Amino acid sequence: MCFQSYIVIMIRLTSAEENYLKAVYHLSQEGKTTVSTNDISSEMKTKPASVSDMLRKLAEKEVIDYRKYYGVNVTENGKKYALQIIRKHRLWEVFLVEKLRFAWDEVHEVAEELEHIKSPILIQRLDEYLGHPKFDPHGDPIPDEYGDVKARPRLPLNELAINDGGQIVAVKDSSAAFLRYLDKVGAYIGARIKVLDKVEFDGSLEILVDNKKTLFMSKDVAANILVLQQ
Amino acid sequence: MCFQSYIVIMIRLTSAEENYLKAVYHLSQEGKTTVSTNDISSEMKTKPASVSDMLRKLAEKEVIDYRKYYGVNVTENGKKYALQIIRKHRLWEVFLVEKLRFAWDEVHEVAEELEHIKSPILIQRLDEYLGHPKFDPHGDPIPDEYGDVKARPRLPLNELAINDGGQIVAVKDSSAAFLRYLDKVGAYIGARIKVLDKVEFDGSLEILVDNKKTLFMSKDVAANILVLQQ
DNA sequence: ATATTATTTTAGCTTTATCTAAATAATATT
DNA sequence: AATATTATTTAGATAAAGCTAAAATAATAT
Ligand SMILES: [Mn+2]
Ligand SMILES: [Mn+2]
Ligand SMILES: [Mn+2]
Ligand SMILES: [Mn+2]
Repeated sequence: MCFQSYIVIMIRLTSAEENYLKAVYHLSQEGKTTVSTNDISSEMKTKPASVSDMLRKLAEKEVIDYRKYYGVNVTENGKKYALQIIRKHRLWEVFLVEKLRFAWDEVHEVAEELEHIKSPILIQRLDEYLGHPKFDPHGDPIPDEYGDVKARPRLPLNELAINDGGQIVAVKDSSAAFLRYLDKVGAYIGARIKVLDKVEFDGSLEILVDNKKTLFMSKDVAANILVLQQ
Repeated sequence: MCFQSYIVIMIRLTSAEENYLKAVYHLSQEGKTTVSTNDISSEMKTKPASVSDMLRKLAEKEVIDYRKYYGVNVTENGKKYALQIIRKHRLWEVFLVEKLRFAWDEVHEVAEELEHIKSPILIQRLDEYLGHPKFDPHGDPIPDEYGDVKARPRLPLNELAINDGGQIVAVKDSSAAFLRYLDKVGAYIGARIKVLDKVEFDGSLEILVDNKKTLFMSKDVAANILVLQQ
């Protein structure tokens, strides 16, 4: 006899609530556990007043803990819910790139809409159809149906020392502008790189890509490229 | 030198407005050109008061002609817009059945959400990916990007005479209940059929399917099966 | 021609998600 | 410690999409 475990999330959020929860979750992953109203406001491009309103609703639905004036924390339920939205977002991104030949800089906005389609069977079948991918086109890990994430250790490229090498596994910034820049210079997920030189003065780097091409980049660019050191 | 023609629809409707427009368009295709508030109300499962409100908005955006108390007509712009939503709905249905192994009775609700995703490139690529299908899983024609529809002549099965034959090309009712019933008895799009007998009393029929199986069905069922007579 | 019924619209209310402006709490500076 | 600044919340508005109840209009039946 075999007991199967199910994730039952009885909470039902609107698309707007889902977007806010995702933002809070992402902000909470960047170091500090408690997220401020203003942080959320700039992330969501809405006014702080709107954020306060929304936080009340999210606290009501128990996906965040909210202490007025002191910021918010995502609850366990909230984390599970957020990870399911992230799962859907990233699976759709894979679909768009792998099946519909979208470029990696074209998928974010569309996935931002697709992630809100409510159909458990849809996402399960999509996952199957895509062959259970573990990473999205930007190298971000895709949580499984239970919310478990296989994280790869990764490091901003600017933190490598001269002669350190590795492989590009993700980008921190997924904006179209940045991704198109990477396309242009020939940096891509999976590329093998080695730091040839680092300029003391401004932190810019000289990088060898795939043992073929050398490439100069500013510290700011390098900080948004994540590598698996080898 | 070559001039390309574009369809430029500058109108932007909300999802709710799109759903109403589609309903008005579908009702206007069923015979009478002018559609009443009550018809729309029962189609949309909303109250007539809500319909009146919405009609004002749709008239404002010039997708319908609206004479208070006398019903509505879809404008040329409205037809083009409606056909684009229908195109998206049916392409997504094909995707769900062909690629994600959905049953034909499981696709409608999800497509009802997917059809509102706004991305011209998405739908163009999806169409390409699916091989420019001409019909959806229920046999309904898929309008092309200009709104042109390749209509097949089709006839309700109950209107065939004894010994008439043909091929099932579509269903009029796409409800899960009806489709599952057809699955059970083995009627499917593409099946070759022949009318073996018609009962005078209640209009029920005896049908030969694929020269193999005989099948009895009520007039009501037959009226919802559309055939291409041969 | 008028009265009755059915249909449709209007008026006014609710919820969600946004905003601006005003109030208040927390933090920083003298 | 008092005051100034910044962050956050509250109050009050608006727009979308629905509702109910009441009023208006059209269709029909007498
Ligand atoms: Mn989103
Ligand atoms: Mn991504
Ligand atoms: Mn819809
Ligand atoms: Mn269909």
